Amino acid sequence: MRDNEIEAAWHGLASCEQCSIRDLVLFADLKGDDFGIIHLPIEDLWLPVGAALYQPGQAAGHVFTVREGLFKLEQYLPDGNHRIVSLLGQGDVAGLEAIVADSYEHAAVALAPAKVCRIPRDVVARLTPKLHRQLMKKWHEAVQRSHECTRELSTGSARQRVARLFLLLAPESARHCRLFGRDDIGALLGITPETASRVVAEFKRGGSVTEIAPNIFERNLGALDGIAAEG
Amino acid sequence: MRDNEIEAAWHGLASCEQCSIRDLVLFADLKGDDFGIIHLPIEDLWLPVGAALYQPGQAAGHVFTVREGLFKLEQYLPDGNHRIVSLLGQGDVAGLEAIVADSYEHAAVALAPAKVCRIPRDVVARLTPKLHRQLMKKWHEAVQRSHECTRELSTGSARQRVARLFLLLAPESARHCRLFGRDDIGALLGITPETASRVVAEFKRGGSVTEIAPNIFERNLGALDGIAAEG
DNA sequence: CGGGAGCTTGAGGAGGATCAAATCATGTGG
DNA sequence: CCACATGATTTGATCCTCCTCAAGCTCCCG
Repeated sequence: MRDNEIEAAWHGLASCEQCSIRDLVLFADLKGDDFGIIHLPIEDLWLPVGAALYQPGQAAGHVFTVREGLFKLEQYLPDGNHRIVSLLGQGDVAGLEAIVADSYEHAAVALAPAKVCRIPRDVVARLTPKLHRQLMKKWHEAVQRSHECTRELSTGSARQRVARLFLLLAPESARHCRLFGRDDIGALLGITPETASRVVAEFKRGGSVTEIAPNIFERNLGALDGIAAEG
Repeated sequence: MRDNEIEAAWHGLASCEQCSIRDLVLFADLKGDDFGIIHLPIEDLWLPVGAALYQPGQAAGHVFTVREGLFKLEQYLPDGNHRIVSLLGQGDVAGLEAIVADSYEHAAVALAPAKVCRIPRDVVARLTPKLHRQLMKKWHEAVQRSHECTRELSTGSARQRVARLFLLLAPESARHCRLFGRDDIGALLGITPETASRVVAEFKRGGSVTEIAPNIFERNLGALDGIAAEG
């Protein structure tokens, strides 16, 4: 988590026009010749688990579109502890603050192997009028996600929080989902790693989830829903 | 909290050009003749404690600039409970989602007597290019506030959370600050009203705060800082 | 004066934190 | 290929915080 930003592997220059998830991302509204305006390189990177997109305080020169994987946004507390304040997944934008501020406000670290597009802030600035609608949508999503984290993941008993986390980790339709380290679960739910471990173990024993590979789980949605809502 | 949106008193039509806090708000960048574009009325309202600006699901026709007072944004949980996910104060904008969505996502309720400007979404839409920079700033602030709520108010012991709440309630320079009902403190900090009451009482006894009038407190910033950061 | 809402306080118990030890997984060097 | 070191996860035992339920209190308003 310290010096592994170097670990980001350069994959190539992105060709946004052919992007497979373009309707999900910032450039959804752009037309053919709008891409001519982009003369700074947009890079296509992939990152292993634990690699950081940026650190708090670092000069904010880029925004990042998440194409695949999962990121945590974490912030530090006066007492030295830290807390995960949001999760970002496919289609989300990390580092939006680059548009209005000079430095990043979180550490953005990959929780699952990830692919991202790195877009210079100047490209966004140049395209501003064309991107307006999408930018609004992305900001809106950022706020929604953050509220979701407080509402679902910082409220209720540890059992409820873990259950809701399992439900948020992947869409209902997904066959299985990947969980992350117990420390991260703790920092996200506001509980200790030990409690996180105990609750996950209890869910396994009770059949609410099944571990089909290390940290890959099949979910019993009915059971989890029940736990998430229990009085 | 139920049907008291009616309680909002109409104060008059706003004259944004002479607004005393214009540099804080959405229209900060507008020039003299830009105001000609606004032909829908911008209303100036004040609301008593407990009055709602809007309810979740309600058609989102306006955004609101908070000129004075304090609002809570609350959302409802699957189990029927609710949780305050953010606070809004002077200069903040409530109901930003009106720009990109059709209905509001929270209940916005006054926690202190409040003055707001009610701006039709069409006015914002019409002024879009001029407002772009301010809109970005406001969205950014919304995200920051929300992250602040998880980081400061949903992390650590009840003592720490209450101490941090006192510190957030007003700038350091403020002589005193107004606290709100114990139920709201609970819903904001993720603790029970009883615990909230007990901790506030303990702070009073210990001299960390002094109640100079019902729910008006003078703060001992040093003591509160210490509690907020205790290991 | 009586009622109600919100706040305070108390006693008891449950849930989660803490500290410590055991187990498991991974990677390294012999 | 095995022995060992390292780090994460699991589990256990104990303690403390906070929740729960219940009663008393204060203040406001009819």
